[in-house]
Amino acid sequence: MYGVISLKKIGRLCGVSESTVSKALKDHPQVKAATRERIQMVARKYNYQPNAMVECMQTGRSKTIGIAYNKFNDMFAGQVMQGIHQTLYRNGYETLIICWDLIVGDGADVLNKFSRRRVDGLLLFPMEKLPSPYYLEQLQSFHNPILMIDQTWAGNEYDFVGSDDQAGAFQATEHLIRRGLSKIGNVCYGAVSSGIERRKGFETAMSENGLTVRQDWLIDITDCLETPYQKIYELLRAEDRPEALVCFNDTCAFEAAAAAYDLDIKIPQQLSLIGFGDLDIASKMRPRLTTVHQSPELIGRKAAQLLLDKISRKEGRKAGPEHCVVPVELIERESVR
Amino acid sequence: MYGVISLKKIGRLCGVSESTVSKALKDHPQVKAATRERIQMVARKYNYQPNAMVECMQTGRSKTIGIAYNKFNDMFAGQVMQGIHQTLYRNGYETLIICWDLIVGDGADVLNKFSRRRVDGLLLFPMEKLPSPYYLEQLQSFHNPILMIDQTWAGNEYDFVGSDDQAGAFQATEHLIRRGLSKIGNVCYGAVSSGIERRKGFETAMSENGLTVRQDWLIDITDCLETPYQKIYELLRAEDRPEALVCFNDTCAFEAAAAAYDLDIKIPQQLSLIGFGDLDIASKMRPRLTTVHQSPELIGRKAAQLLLDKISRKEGRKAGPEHCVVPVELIERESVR
DNA sequence: AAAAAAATTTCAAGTACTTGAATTGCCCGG
DNA sequence: CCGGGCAATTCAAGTACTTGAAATTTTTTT
Repeated sequence: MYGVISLKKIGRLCGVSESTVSKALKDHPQVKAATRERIQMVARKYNYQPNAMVECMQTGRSKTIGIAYNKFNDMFAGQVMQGIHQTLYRNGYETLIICWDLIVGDGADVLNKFSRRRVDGLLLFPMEKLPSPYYLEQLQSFHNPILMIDQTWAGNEYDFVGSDDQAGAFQATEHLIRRGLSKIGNVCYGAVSSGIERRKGFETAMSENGLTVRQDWLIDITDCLETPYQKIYELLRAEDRPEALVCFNDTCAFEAAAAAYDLDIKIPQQLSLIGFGDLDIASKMRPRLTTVHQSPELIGRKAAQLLLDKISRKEGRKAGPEHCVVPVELIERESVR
Repeated sequence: MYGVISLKKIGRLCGVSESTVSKALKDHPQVKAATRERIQMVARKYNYQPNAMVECMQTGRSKTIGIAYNKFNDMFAGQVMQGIHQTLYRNGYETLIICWDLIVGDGADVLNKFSRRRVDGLLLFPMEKLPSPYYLEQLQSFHNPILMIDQTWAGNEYDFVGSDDQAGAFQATEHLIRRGLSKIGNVCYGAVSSGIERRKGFETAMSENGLTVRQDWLIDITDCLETPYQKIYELLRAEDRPEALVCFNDTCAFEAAAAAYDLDIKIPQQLSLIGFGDLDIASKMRPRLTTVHQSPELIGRKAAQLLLDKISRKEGRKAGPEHCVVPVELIERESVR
């Protein structure tokens, strides 16, 4: 950076060596008071800021966490991010964010970018496509702590923080059933592990209550072009339509509400709706949305803290993965009969 | 970072000096083919990734842009971010994001953080409070290009990219007036420059059409605790209420719609609503929201491109600021009578 | 005034890498 | 058998900074 002053330049201006400057700025007792004052004055005048790269090279610590993110216009992930940044900022860490959906190559390219910047740890948001074998291999050989946010799978050997998706969807579905509803559809999302878990929760609740899941009342957002609106509209237009929908998230539920409005189907009288997430929109929409409350900021804070703990303990991944499941809670509002 | 291999280590493994390794990895013709193969094989085996910090120290370029952001759960800013990252990613740049609302100290601390990381340029989102004189002074003496996003002011000497806020609010207000509405209120936001501009646009349209602005029909979000819902509710509950509201953004309009619903006021029959932004929510809510369309991704891309141009031209800020005003467009939907 | 002691400053090496210059090793001709 | 010419390799300095050791300057003591 041009114009940023270095110890060498301060030394030249003060007529001393750069090591004297270094010591003077650290209030080292070896430096004469008069010299120290002179040096500190010049440093203040030119607003000296030490080069963070150098510290990284010397300590081997970049004080930077790599975050693989999906896109910035996702409210849930945004709130998780807010929690992450809160904790990292307070611990003097900075972040390097790379968007999954911008990269042209393999996920492995992202890992290499993180390596080149020498990040001290990795927070991985779910990528919305299948990981390549090469990516998984690279992930294995990554030398620093890795933590998965909101995604896990059977035998996952990485640290993980996320919501109890299965329990949430289970509770939501049971809530509908206890209210006497049985014709229940599901808007799910098969491209991410949290979506798969929520679908499992839905199916478990149905079968445990002796209800069969109708395949034609199942919509997977993955199959939708832009938004699930069209598919939901078609589902609700049919004579033989569900009387309740368990939705993958609040945004889906909002789309469903729009489709119902367009078909003149009243909520909750003719259609009950349950969302997932409890984003702002859930309590702001009318009728207010019954939904499963998640704690995205808490997830972010916990994820960051867990990663920082691992980094400071330097234990690598030998100790076995830590899985932190944040509980969810059903919030009853007005969208269920 | 532990386990990340250096040129020195590869050199030791291959029995050559680190400069030979450096040249071999660059396919330098001075290196014997057999040696080159041997070195490249070891480098691949250990997945050698050059240390980005070193390149920064040598070239004086960090290939990093500092971004001062507000919070991650803001849809509009999120889409601008997406545009920024698209352009920066394609040009091989990375970002260092710091949140205004997390910092404990002065805005100047943020600038110093950016300086320490030696960012090549700065993209500044609006901070939602008054900048301190010290911050403005530090900004002046910042040695690299600075670009303001979505905020400008009279005599602004920095580059700027943002929407034509005044024109947008003017159009929105005139649209209401042309539809025969005259009892018009305004939900504004005085803490950011775009809010001030939109309010100006509203007032200009009112006065140019011979209408007086009623101060008791003006709500400033800055004065609201959490959301403007409560204030809007009280405004609409009054006997003598406006028949139309020009809202600072779509989120406000959505809140207004909720308040109207709760008071059994029909939109658009009894209350016309205009938003600003044309976020997803505008076209998804029912009735669909008439709003002023902005192009956040375009703003982001333009901002990043303009900044990169300045960086590569190395011209500093002598040439005078470039102000790029992105046009807006009124989208007529169903929330206006 | 010279030596000893104390105070202050500079040196040097290390972090990772680049690159032109210097050096080494090797084959061949005289 | 030794120097020219060439290929292949290493050296050295520079980027910014830290830190213990060494060197220098200043002060004190005899």
